[in-house]
Amino acid sequence: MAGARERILNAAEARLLAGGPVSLVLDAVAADAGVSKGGLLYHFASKEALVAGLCRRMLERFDADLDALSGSDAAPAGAWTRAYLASTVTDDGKPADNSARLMAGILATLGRDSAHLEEVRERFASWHARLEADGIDETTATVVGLAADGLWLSALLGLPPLDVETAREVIRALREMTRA
Amino acid sequence: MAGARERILNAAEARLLAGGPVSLVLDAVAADAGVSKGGLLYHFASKEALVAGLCRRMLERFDADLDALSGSDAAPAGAWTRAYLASTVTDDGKPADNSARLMAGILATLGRDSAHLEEVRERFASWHARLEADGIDETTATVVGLAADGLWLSALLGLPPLDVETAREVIRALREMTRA
DNA sequence: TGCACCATACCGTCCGGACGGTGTATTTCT
DNA sequence: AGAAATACACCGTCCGGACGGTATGGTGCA
Repeated sequence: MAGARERILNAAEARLLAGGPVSLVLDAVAADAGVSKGGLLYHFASKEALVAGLCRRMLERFDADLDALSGSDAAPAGAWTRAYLASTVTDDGKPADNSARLMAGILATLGRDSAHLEEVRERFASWHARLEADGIDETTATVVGLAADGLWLSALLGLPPLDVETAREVIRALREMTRA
Repeated sequence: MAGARERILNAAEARLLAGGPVSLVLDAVAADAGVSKGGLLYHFASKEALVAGLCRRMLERFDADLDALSGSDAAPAGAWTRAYLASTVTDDGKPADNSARLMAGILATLGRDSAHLEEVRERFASWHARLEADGIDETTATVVGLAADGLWLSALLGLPPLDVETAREVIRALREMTRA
């Protein structure tokens, strides 16, 4: 059994993904994690802190994913842009992970102008900054990045994913754009 | 003084935009609208109904905006795509309206899998369907649409908007893409 | 006189967080 | 070394108030 702190985060994440923000209740999270409520509040002083921890972990994972992907790309030019695209969405246009849905939950719980989201904003800005310095045309890179964001968005809203045919075609086109 | 129902919707919208989902409290909304809580609940039987009403009104406005814009475009090919772009974001890359922030609030209140969001999904799907049948290359149109979604997203998350210089450039490039 | 529209008063529940414990390492003192 | 003291990790209960919703009554108009 992993450390309590980790277990709590896992439980909170699972709850957020399964039942949305309303199901993120401290009692329930504690129970799921096999910890008492007091134990939970020992590790996370408040609900806000819990969600902040969840957010931070998500960002770190995403960042690590991004670094790994861009590092394993043979061609240097546009590598970051391709990595950004790949870590957002699969070749079929499906969301690459649960980050979007998770983010939606976090956002709903914290409210869009929480101080804890500052880190999200910073990371996001830095990602987009790296897009513009990826060895390919800046505007093109930004467009590709924005399109990836758009795909991510539809997952966040629970919108119907694009038709697989067109999705594949679009992804292919986007990736092609990073070769110029 | 406009009808009570309208006033209630306005008050709810204002609250959602100003203070986020947590500030959307029936008592407060009623007070802001100059109506008692009972009066509010006469028009909207539940909080969910209120938010659903808010959501519907937003969609209608957006749709009307979209129709007007696409209708006033001289060139037929790509007109819808350009309209989609324009109603999402201004030339400076700023969000065109508050719809993104409003949507975030609605989403946070209803939860991502509410039945009331079905309409949102339908509209969204139909918009994207029209993108693919806009007289220009399907893939290109979809890419432009997705990029617009991406810009919209950053507003939804309260992310820092793109640098004005690059934003302008990007928008110009996107619009250019709708001419092929 | 009945219906649309609205006010007042009230209720029940849910949930975050405070708080006072308890057992177990770890360090400090003598 | 052995006792004392302190820190750490965690438990379980209780409270307070916020909020959604109900129940009921009143007023003007058709």
